[in-house]
Amino acid sequence: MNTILVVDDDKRINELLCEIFTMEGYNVVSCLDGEQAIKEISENPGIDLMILDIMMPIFDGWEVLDYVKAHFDIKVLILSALVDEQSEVRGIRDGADDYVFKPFKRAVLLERVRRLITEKHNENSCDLICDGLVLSQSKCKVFIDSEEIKITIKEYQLLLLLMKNAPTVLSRDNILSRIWGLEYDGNDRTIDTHIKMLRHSLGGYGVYIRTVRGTGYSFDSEVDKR
Amino acid sequence: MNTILVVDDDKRINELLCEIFTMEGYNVVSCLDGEQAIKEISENPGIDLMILDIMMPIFDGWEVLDYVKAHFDIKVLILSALVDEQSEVRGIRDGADDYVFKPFKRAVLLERVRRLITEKHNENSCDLICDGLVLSQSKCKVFIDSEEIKITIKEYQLLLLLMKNAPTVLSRDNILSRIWGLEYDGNDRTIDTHIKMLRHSLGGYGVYIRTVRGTGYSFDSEVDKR
DNA sequence: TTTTGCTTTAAGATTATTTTAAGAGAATTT
DNA sequence: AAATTCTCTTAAAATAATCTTAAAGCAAAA
Repeated sequence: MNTILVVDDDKRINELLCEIFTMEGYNVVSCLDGEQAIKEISENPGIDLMILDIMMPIFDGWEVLDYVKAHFDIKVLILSALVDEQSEVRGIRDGADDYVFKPFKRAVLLERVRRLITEKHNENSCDLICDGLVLSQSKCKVFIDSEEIKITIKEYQLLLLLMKNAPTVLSRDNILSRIWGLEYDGNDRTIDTHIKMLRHSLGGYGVYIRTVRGTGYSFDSEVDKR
Repeated sequence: MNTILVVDDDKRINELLCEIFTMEGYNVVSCLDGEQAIKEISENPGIDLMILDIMMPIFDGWEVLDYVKAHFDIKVLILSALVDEQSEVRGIRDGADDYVFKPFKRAVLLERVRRLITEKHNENSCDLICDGLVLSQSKCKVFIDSEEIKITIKEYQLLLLLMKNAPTVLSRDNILSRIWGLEYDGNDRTIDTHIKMLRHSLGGYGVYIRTVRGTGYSFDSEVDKR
């Protein structure tokens, strides 16, 4: 079942939202502030989508959005009273997946949520393809020119993360928290080793894993062949 | 004879439905709420199809749908007053096999039901074949090169689940809930033991059961021969 | 040239899976 | 109803795969 996290400091709206989604058959978790929200997400890996208010105490919605998008694979729908185009633009630019103004219509909200959930499911089951390189999420396999290649789970996760975010450069911190988890306190350099192994596994496609000195790594098919 | 379970809290509609299907020659069982429905299904293995209302007390239709689809091989036709596309889409996505709006036309409903019943019979009578390995659903038997092999029920269920979903990788959680049921709170590792036995039973075909370390298992005939 | 950061290597540590075995429980036979 | 057989579950030991660390070698930037 799909799980939605409702984050709003207004108790009445919070409850209303919970009721709406529960009635619609979603699994609902709720928080009254951003701090709690991040804690909840860190501890509950089942959350698919977050309904996020912007004006909140402690952390405001923007901060939560940033953090969540940098660390988790969760859809974020901003639900805000800020009726100005600027904020909406900012929301989308900063990684929100959708933006709905308060007061909202039940049907509209449900429809947008439904769309995002469907989107997420599709994203998580589709293949990622780049030239002769294919990563199949459902099979948990990687193919090069239709030939399966042997790859470990960490290499697979790394490649998946980099391909999903291509061509964005991801910092080691970012990679670490998304694959190893927030509580992991090991060595940065572990990533390097896995990158090295991944490049090796990818053979000729190894060059698609780009190093950005001082910053991190990215998946980049427009390799500079010089 | 085909058995239909009618689930609707409106007594008049419930009775009407029962009458329609009985007259048409189906075996009919009825329930007035979701809780009863799940109880009925758990105790009566002969049910082929469920006609399910969405708005009901105790468990609503969505919950019943989720539960039933995760645990039983039963076709579900949602019969709902919610005349909105949203719900229909959701119903189908969440595993319902068909969706009919109230008020319904007798002929339409019967036709849809007939189609689903036929579909079910086809699905459950077909053999799953992979090279010399044949799983016959109608016979509840597995053959290797036309020779029946001895296999326990759990091994059979495991093989069936994996073959039906091949080559998708299924997590232990997923396997557990689909074969053992959601309320089962035993050990993850039980699966491993059954996998081991299954591989043994399958002899040379044992290698078709793929382990995806840290993730789960899949049925994969394109074994990596390296 | 010096510094900084990345790559490579290899060995040790860790983790997940497989295997084994034994006991509980269910089903079947006597 | 008792005995027997079969299957499932659990636990623990063995094995295998993978991850992590650390150190040395390189390459790019300052």
